Amino acid sequence: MNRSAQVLATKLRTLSSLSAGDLELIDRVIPPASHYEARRDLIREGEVPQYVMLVVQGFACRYKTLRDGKRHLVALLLPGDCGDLHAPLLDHMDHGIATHTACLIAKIPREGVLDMLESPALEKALRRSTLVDEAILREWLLNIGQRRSEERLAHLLCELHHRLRAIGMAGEAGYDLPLTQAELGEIAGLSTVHVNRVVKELRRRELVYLRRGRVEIPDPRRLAWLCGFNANYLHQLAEAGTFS
Amino acid sequence: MNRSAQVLATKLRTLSSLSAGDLELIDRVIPPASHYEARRDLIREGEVPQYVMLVVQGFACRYKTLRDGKRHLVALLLPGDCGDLHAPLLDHMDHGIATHTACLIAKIPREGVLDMLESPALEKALRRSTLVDEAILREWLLNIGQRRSEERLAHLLCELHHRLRAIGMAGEAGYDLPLTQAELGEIAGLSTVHVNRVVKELRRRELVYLRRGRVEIPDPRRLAWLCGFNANYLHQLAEAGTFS
DNA sequence: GGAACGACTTTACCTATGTTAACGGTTTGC
DNA sequence: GCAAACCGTTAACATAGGTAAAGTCGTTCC
Repeated sequence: MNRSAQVLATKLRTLSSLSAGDLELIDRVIPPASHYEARRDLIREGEVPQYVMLVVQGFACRYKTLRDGKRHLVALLLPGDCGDLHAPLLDHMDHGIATHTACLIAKIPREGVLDMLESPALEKALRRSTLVDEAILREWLLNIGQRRSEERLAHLLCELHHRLRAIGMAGEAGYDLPLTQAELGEIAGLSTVHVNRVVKELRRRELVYLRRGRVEIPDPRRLAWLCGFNANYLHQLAEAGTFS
Repeated sequence: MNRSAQVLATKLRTLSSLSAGDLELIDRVIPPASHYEARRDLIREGEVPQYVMLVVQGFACRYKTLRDGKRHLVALLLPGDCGDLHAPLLDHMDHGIATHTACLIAKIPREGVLDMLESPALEKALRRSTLVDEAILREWLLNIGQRRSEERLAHLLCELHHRLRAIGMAGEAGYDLPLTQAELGEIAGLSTVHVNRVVKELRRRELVYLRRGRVEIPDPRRLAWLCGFNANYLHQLAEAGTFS
């Protein structure tokens, strides 16, 4: 099974169980990935989407830009995540997608997507995946709209912990996070300086140690409690390696 | 054609053109609506979705609640809007849906949705509709994350103007908006007091007159300019009665 | 017609967060 | 091996927006 297919399969398995046939189908349909450097646009706002992008390795993001150049990340795409299945239905993108770190990206042609949707189990997994993407958007909206900076960052770190654990990219108490503090700010709607203040405070309270692309969370449940994190909205299957 | 079907057809026509056959199909599939009073839960967080809700009349909303009771509206459902097509794929709701004003709501059974998805034109319209819902979520995230209170409210009012115009519920320069200032705050992530400050300022600058459930916008383009509003993300068909 | 209620207003005060600017440490490129 | 760039850190200061409380106005209900 090629690498791209494997990554997608891992992700989809966190949402629905797949048969051997499904795996073969994925393998047949997913093209090999190509390499992109960090901070490259994969598609810009206003352009016409042709493929469904699948992140095979690295972190990518969806972003929107304001007139004054301020940018806001509206989604993080982790390995196994992909763009909207039906994006090609729209005439133009209302946001951009860019790599964050260096990435491997597979471009799935529209027919490939349609083939996968033929399998009931795959259809279920793919549709659940888009529902979860939407649920994450809602949670981010709540996060920015109602929580104060400390809970806000904590919540984001909890979410990433869960999502990365589900795909085997995080341990019990930490994970690699290739995001600068400025970038965390672009997600959380905070200035770099303030992100730094919060990170410092979280460290002082021994809740999170964040440094050089690595996050350590000595007591995940304590952190989750602090920010009211509840993983329900990720709709992960119970087996998918989450801690309760 | 029954009322519920008509409202849905109006909405879907803003996204894709429909044939006579499509209209008949809608008419056959959409059940009559029932009446709900204002501020009633249609479905609560944690419950299992059974139907796809269609708002026929009135305003409804999606909301999420925090431990401390603070609520945040994560979507406004206007007449013709409906819940996620595939929501029944999820085990439980990660947010609630409630009426805002008194509403007429039609509950579309799952098979009805599947029937509609059989028609290519309807499928296109319905899928575009869910893509637009997601696009609105992203725009709201940007709105709250990056814009200051004045632009933020202005942007929200512009969006509602466009959405309501598309379904024939707004004129060139105004519309009825049955939301209190407190509720606008729950959408924009602002306190009631601050919403009031902003409303006052917008009035002083002759940009928006907001009073008793009615919004008057003397110069929509000036308002749109102020807050950088660009309707692209609504992906409305050109004919759908939007002002340029 | 008066009481009760809800929405809207305003004031005074407080604080979370933004802004600007500067400095030190690491990594990267030549 | 040095310079440049980038990132993280901190300080001083500015301000947008939150909170609490009270008053006004219009509507609804008896």
